[in-house]
Amino acid sequence: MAKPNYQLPSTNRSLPIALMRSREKVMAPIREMLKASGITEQQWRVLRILSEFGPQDLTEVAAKASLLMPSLSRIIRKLGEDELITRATNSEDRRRQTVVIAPAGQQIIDDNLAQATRIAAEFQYRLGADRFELLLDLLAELEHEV
Amino acid sequence: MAKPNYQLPSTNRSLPIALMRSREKVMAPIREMLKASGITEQQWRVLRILSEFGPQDLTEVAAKASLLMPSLSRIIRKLGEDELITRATNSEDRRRQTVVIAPAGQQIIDDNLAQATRIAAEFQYRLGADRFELLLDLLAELEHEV
DNA sequence: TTTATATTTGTAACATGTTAACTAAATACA
DNA sequence: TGTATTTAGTTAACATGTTACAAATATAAA
Repeated sequence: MAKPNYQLPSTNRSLPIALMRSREKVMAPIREMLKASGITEQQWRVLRILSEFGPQDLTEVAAKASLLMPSLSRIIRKLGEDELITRATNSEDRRRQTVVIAPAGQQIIDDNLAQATRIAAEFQYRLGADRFELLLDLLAELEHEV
Repeated sequence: MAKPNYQLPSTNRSLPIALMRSREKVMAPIREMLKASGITEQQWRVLRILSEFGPQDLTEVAAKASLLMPSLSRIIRKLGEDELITRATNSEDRRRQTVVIAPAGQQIIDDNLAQATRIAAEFQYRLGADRFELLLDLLAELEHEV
């Protein structure tokens, strides 16, 4: 085996791995909570967006949820089968599918809202409000185009 | 549809979504680079760890790469088929599989090292060294057990 | 030594991430 | 009008994420 002669940051100090680990840590309790409702993290994200922003097209949901269209397409199909959402073809532009959260979907949001808020607050508390905002700002900076 | 009455942070200011978006932004150029070598982001991560830390068991690789064993199992099988690694049953504990990077795997590391380093440095430069370290520290804090 | 338990790894099943190709509908434009 | 381009969404194919379970081996206990 060739002798390693690295200049890359060690995986212990690698930004992408740190981002992945943190996300896992933050989402694990959410996933645990959602087990009882029988939905996944991504399905929860889609329902939250529909609940927060109201009926909208798939493309808008995809942008807000940071999901690619093929993923969203499958998720929407599943949510429709489970009757957590309803969908209808936009009458003005028949390419568009307008998605609406259904009562059963809103119920899942309502059931989990308090605990989800507690979980989110826990991480905010852990860093402190200022450092938490700072973290969000730094992450936002990473997303800027060069 | 029920009227939303949210206390959860808007998805625009949600930590898990920010983490996901940042990771995507950081990894996109790496994935683009790796296309030429025909390997994925995760396969690259495994090869890097084998190159940096030398031969080791699957469990150690999984921990360092933040991969679950079922994922790693498939990745190792694929890397073996492509002859980028070799594996052998540990003679002292025959449950363990010791994995070693093969010359073709090390070649991929060598081929991409310079550009991967440039890409990593680009994000560090964008934030500035101090804020970059601060970001890594904040992320590390998130990972702490409560 | 035999049994019970823990550890390491693998497999199965389902959901999502990613890229490419495709269909249908709307729009631009010659 | 007719054609080309763009846009919205779907489908396909492959890789990974996640949970549950099974198999093989090692270790501890009886």
